[in-house]
Amino acid sequence: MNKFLKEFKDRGFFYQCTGEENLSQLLDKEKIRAYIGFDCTAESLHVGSLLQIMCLRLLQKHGHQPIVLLGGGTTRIGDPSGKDKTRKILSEEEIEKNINNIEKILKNFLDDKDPKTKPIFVNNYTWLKNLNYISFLRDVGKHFTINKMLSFDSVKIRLEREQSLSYMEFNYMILQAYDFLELNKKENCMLQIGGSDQWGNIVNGVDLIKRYSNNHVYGLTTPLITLASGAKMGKTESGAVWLDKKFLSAYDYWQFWRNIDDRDVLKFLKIFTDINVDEIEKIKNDNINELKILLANKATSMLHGEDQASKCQETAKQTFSENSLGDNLPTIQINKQMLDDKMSILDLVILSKLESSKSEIRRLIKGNGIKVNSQAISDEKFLITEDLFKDSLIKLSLGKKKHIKVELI
RNA sequence: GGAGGGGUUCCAGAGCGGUCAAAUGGGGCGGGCUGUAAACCCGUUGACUUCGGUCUUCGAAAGUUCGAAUCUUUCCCCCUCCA
Repeated sequence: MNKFLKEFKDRGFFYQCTGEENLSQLLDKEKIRAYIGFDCTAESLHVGSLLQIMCLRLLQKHGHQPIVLLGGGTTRIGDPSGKDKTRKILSEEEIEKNINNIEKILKNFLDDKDPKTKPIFVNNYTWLKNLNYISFLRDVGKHFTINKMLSFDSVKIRLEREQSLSYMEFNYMILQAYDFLELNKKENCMLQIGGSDQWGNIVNGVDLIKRYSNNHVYGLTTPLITLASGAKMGKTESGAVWLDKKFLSAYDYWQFWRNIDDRDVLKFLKIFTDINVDEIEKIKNDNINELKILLANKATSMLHGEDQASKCQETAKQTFSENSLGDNLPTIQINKQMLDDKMSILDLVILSKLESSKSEIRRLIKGNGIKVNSQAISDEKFLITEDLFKDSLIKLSLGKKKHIKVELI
């Protein structure tokens, strides 16, 4: 089997593939271009997209060139796959803003030194916006039968539930297929990779290209990654795990990986780090907490840099093992005037944004969930005074895991 | 178009004139145990509070009543069956 494909499978990226034998041979024979499309409905990507990003990196590692399609055109339509409702339609400006930001995020993960594997960023709006309806129907539309389109899950589910599916959304799969055709023509793109929910859309593209130009191209899908708890990757109760400093600090990102379920650690080392698979085999019986730290370090390095990752580790060590304060802990500043105006623990927690409801803070205090300098606070009227500060700092904790520094200026 | 059933707090789902900020389960949060894990156990789960209470919530609006999630009217939405 081709080395790229083998590693793709060994790492647990593989779900389904069209013409696997032929794809393997093609990849052996030449370096190809492959594309992955990213949804631009949100301003940032979160860890739910990380597997796709790792696919791009793996392509680069094996000398193939990734094409990143930012769906400026298709985002204007909305993919009905996996959705049981029509999504809200975003404005042009929002989409533009999202695309720019997502491109920036992706660049953190991808190497652009080597011209042979440097990622190519494309926006499908550039070709979709100029489509002529009549000629599009004649050239592309004729290759699609309604009979078949109705059989796709994304459509079937909507129809079965008698939920409305607009004609606009119904066309999404044709547009995605057309994207692939366009990339095949213009960039000689031979492969589309996507999540398992994209299978139908991908196969459509493969078919369209075969009918339209008799080229053989391929599709490859990745499984849906879930946490051992059953939850989807990416969203937690306290918010999405963003791949963006603006929305989630390096420290919190590091903590996300550090707090992964035991059962997920090896799987995630394979998927979300570059550590060689046989290397992982060797260390798999190491202390589980060391492995989690390794995972957190590697994952954080990739996005925020090694320097930040080791700072996060150090901060975690100081915070959790040494009961002191680490550099990378989130910090809020208060001034002396605020203390003079009698700042209660309630006010401080609100100010820290650790919790926004006073009732909830009161409950937490009753349950020993709020600590100042590692001392549980038992009185909600507790006042913050100057003598609590050591070197102008106090440590404020909510529960066992959320800690911040409060600095007196 | 006709006949029924229904919309309840994050979710599922009870309540069907006062004792309802609303049972129960799930999820979340906090505590305990541990390893910043899982499992398990305990507590908690609308907001504000001078801890006496106060305010806002049961699809929307209006009404009956001392009092409504519960009754009436109109409207909106969903489901099932028959055309």
